[in-house]
Amino acid sequence: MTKVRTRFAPSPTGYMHIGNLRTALYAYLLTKSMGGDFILRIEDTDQERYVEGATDVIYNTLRETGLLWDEGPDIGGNYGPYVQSDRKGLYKEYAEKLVEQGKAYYCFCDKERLEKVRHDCEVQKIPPKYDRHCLNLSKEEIQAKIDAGEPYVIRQNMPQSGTTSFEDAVFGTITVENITLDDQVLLKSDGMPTYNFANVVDDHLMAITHVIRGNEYLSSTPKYNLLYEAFGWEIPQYIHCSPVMRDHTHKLSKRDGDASYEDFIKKGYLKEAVLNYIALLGWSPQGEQEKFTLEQLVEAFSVTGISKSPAIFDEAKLAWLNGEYLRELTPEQFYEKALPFIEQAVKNPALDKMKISALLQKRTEKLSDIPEQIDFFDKVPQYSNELYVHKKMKTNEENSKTSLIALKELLSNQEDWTVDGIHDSVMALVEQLGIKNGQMLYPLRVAVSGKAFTPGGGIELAEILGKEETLKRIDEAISKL
RNA sequence: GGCUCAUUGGUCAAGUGGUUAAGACUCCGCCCUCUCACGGCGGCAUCAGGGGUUCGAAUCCCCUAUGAGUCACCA
Repeated sequence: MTKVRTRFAPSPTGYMHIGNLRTALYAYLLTKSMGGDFILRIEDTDQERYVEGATDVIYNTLRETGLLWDEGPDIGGNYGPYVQSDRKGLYKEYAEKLVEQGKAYYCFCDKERLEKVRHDCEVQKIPPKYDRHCLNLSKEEIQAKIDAGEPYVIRQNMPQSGTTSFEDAVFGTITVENITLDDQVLLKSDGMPTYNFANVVDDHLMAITHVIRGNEYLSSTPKYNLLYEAFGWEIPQYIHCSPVMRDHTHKLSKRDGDASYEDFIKKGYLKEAVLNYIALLGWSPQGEQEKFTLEQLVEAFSVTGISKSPAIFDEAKLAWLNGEYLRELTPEQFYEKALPFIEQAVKNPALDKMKISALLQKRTEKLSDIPEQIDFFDKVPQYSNELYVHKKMKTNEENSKTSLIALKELLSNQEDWTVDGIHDSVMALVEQLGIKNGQMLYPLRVAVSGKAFTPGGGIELAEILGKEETLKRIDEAISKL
């Protein structure tokens, strides 16, 4: 049995779209689940779109997420080079082979003529198709034009009758009428192949066994099969994936500003969560497990779980999953990730950020939510005394004031400024006064934070703020009431 | 417009002729609790519509609707 080989073949746009990353993930999972190799190939045949540093984005994202490739531009392999522009010379040879067989032909039509042809089609309301104007040029005519230095392309000569079918692992058998196929350009006038040609040549030369890609290629796949057949090459297994959507009618796109892997990391999502979530978008495992490490995904993955219909990206679920990952971190690990976000809101160096971090861990879904939760540590925000009115706590402005006055008295004599120490003293006071816990603790929270809900309870906040600051805040609160 | 494809709750989805149509997220309620969150328990809500085939259809067939992809010297 031949070794399974899949490839991820992005074009360097400087940006890792979440849908692209999912395709890479599936390709990786498929091949690793069958003990195969994962190949990275850069498709840069459109030099007009070349972006400096774009390949680094691809390398970094793949490396960060653990989708390590076995062969690629940077590490080489037995089937290189792995950058299409470095393979330029080789496509022409194959295109010419096709011309010899009559499966392709030279075309000298310029842009103006092609536009006119297209325009005419539109007017007649028929699907735009090249009119095969150059199909029957004689050898002499062709040679004369080439000698004269006329630019040319090589087009695929599509059969004009019959049908072409192919098998897709997720969509099943798809059949099209050959007559609907356009004579697509294989080799551009600059000598570069089109994607349509390069992907076939390269997939064959690189011994790719399974082609995983977006389903925007579904409708051109018959053309690729015709190419494979013309060359007598073995056709790979096709696995086309439906797109990741923003909503029912729109794909998740760059313009939405949150379609790239980078965007999500910036927002404070963990790479494990992003990867785990996108794995589940359009694929479902056998059992009921939803949380997977990359290794577990490799174990669980199967193409039969890939769904045909487009999936809408649901950030709420990503956030939930991210929260799950955050909660299972050790306090130290969480602290390390949370610190930059804590520091956005807390500048006071006297405050113990590790303690703040501990309060946040169970209350954070994405790290970027942190600053807003703790914006009261440096300075109590403006708040209305109505905050003291809490039905369930049975508090109002009056009894809150009474509680705070008693609390002030108590805490100014408090020696042991630890959560336990404060807790014991306060509880003793509560008992002595014969009130509910909440009637003492809720006013404390408000006085100390200016908020109705906070990460941690009033006592925990007081401990972090320190005795002096706590008393100061209680004082201010009393005078406000 | 032609061609290709898709359609199970708000979202991701299981399901392949006989099920009370899983599960997760969201939302709501209760419990826990000094708030919020976590955790626990419970709840709302789905087979796009219409025809067939069949004893029986979410599952098979046809039509309709809606949506997507494609129709470049982009990938």
